[in-house]
Amino acid sequence: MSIKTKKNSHHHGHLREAIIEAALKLINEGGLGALSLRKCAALAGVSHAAPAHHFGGLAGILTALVTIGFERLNQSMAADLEHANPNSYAQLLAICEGYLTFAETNEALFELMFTSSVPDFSDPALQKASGTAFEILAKGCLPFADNPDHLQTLQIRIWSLVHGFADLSRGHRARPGYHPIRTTTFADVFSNVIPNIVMLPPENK
Amino acid sequence: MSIKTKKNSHHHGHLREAIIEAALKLINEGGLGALSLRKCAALAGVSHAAPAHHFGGLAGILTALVTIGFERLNQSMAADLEHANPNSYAQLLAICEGYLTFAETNEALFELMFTSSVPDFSDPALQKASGTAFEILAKGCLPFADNPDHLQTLQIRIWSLVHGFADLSRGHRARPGYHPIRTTTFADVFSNVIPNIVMLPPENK
DNA sequence: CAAATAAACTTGACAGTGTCAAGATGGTGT
DNA sequence: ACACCATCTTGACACTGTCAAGTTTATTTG
Repeated sequence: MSIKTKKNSHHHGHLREAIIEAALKLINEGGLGALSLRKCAALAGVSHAAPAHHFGGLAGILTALVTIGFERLNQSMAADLEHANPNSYAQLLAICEGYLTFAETNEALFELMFTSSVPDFSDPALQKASGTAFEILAKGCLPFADNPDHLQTLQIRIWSLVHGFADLSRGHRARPGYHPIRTTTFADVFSNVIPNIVMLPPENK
Repeated sequence: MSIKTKKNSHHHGHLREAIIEAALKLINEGGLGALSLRKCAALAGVSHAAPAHHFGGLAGILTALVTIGFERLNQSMAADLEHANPNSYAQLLAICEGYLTFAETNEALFELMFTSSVPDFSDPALQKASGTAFEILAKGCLPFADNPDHLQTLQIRIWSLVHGFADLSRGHRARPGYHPIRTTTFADVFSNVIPNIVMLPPENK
């Protein structure tokens, strides 16, 4: 069951993967606060200073975790898109549902991705992964935009909507016994009442 | 310049306020990571263990900070609402602008309010403050809803939209040289293109 | 094949963190 | 004058990330 492959050796072999695995286990079981370099090292069966050699420090591990997070987010969106009806509305909604599924399933990772300022967001691998996420969303928005400017505005609107919904669904910030977000489906939020606002006459400026 | 009022005394007098003041200064200048009990104590001119006596521990201070954050958020929304044109659309938009202004002006506080799981969100004062925030938003949505169900959906839609926009505007998660969110005004996101989505024919289910 | 070099990891130390127990101090009420 | 008690201090503890120096193993080089 041990992650270590070569025993009695100063060379672990797959230490980088083992440490990431340990880090994921820690944050899944105890949240972001349960993550520490030394616990990762202990779980991987190495000395307390070993992780720094591969990741440069705590920030390096967090950067790697965030990158994995975006890759999983992309997989989740792509998976829901795969099973969606072939109309543009259902497909964009499916992408959003994939986003929400990821946020619910990987709470600590989601918090780390969109919250912490410690990871290095200029890291190439991270930029590629997060860029892919943006592209998936952009592609889903494409059928609804009639020009590039509107496309960008639309992307940001949809991204803001689904991200805000996901973020507000976390934690226990609502009043006791009154959790409106938990009891509201995103499909409703996504459609329905919006025309009531948008269709208003401009009135006076 | 010292916050302390009574010198050479074991009784500080306004230690609670002094510690909060120190904590706000720390997170404003150095972000959430710069906050520590001991630095707060040092700034307030007391021993390292003094804060725990008033707040029970670090979580207590964070809870107090989050409460202050919601109070400031409420003030910001109310202020923008005050100066808005007296039509419902402009007023709801103004509330959102107040939300965004707060998020930009109090970055660390915003992060703490909607991110951390350490503060105690069941604290009565905190619940009152966050409840008020929800009510302000609800009141702004009221003119646009034709029944209670739609009102709740609408509230959550608007809250998700503005919160997501605020949260994504933080940090540097976009690609280098490509920060779509920074260059997109919320007013555009708020209105405009949405009918393109909503007005779509249902197609096949 | 042997020696030099580089990489992987260990060991030990350091300053910083939150928390707790025990003690000192000073105001308050009896 | 006395007791009480909240307030704050002091000292200790385990834990954290980081760094420098040493040890071991693999790889490359002559």
